[in-house]
Amino acid sequence: MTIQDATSSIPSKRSSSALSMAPRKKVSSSDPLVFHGRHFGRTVFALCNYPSLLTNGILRLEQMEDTPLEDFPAEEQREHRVFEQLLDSYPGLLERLKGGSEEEILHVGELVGKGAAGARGDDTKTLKSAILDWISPKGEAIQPPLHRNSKIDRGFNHELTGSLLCPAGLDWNDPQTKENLRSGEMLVCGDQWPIFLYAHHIYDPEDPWSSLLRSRLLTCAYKHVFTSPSSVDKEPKATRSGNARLHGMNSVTIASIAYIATQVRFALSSSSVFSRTDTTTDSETFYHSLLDLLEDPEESQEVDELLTWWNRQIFPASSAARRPISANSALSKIRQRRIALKRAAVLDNIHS
DNA sequence: CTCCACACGGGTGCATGACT
DNA sequence: AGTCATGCACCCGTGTGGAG
Repeated sequence: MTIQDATSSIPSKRSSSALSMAPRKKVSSSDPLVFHGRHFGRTVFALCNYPSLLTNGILRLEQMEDTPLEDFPAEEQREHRVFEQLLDSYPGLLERLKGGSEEEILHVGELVGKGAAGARGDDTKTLKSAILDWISPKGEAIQPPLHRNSKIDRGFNHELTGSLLCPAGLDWNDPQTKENLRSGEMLVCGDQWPIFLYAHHIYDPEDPWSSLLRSRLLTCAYKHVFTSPSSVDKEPKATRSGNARLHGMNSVTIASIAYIATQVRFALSSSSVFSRTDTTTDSETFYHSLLDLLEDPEESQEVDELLTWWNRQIFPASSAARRPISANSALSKIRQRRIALKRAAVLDNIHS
């Protein structure tokens, strides 16, 4: 399915409403860019300010005439790769930015950002309740009970969510550790990964890759978001298309795994508001720390194996014939070349 | 105070399988 | 073939709390 196919099916029920004489362009929800932003946030990059991503991206293209991308700070390099992926994933976007004013660039960023934020909010909302079904002991109720619509008792306040959120390498069963985590005396940062990331919640310090990002909790949440809520624990009752199909997605992405892990971590926590800048939940650091590992070229073999494993879990029908795209593959070379050509086109425009 | 980002309840229309 | 029921993604309005 192409982008055009996907976006042409967006309901246009509100397209005729309220495009009034606002001084600034209205961020219309029915714009295909919002729809695209939903998927882009879930699968490529979730936590960023899209208007500045675009302005910085255009600006950086100009700077890159003198300074190669490798000389920029790591954070900017990542932002730029996201920028290029956005250009690459939406036909016509480059031309739109080329021909657009500064305000138009900001407007495009707002549309994409609105989609990404909307999808994220919808996901946190539905996962908040659904996650309790996945962490309950088989056939039993959670003791003491956890509320579906309140998170106040979650996090380290509860035995079950506490044990799942306990950083790998620490022993939740140690009373002193437990007390320190509960009281907040021991502060958990985003780069201290919780044990729920590991299959069967077992971390092996001798082989840290062995079960990382292979837990059932993660695959449940992934299916809930990407295939459909009903596909999690039973044969999916074939109904309306799920997100993956709606967006023509037939393999997992690195960022989508990090996104789901971040959502699960937040759902288990006691925080009621998802905020990038919130230092206690530290979701942004967590998300970035996962991306740091998964995008590291030195880890590409393990990451390829991980993606193969994930594709078998999520897309069993189509994963047999597919090999993961490694960092050095021919396809990636082709992409790099295409991006270079686009960059040249943008520079042309800036200078003309 | 305003502004902003977010949570949350609830509504809408679409796609699909089941049924007549 | 037509109709119905249901699961689903998406969207809106409103309330809230934090930052400036």
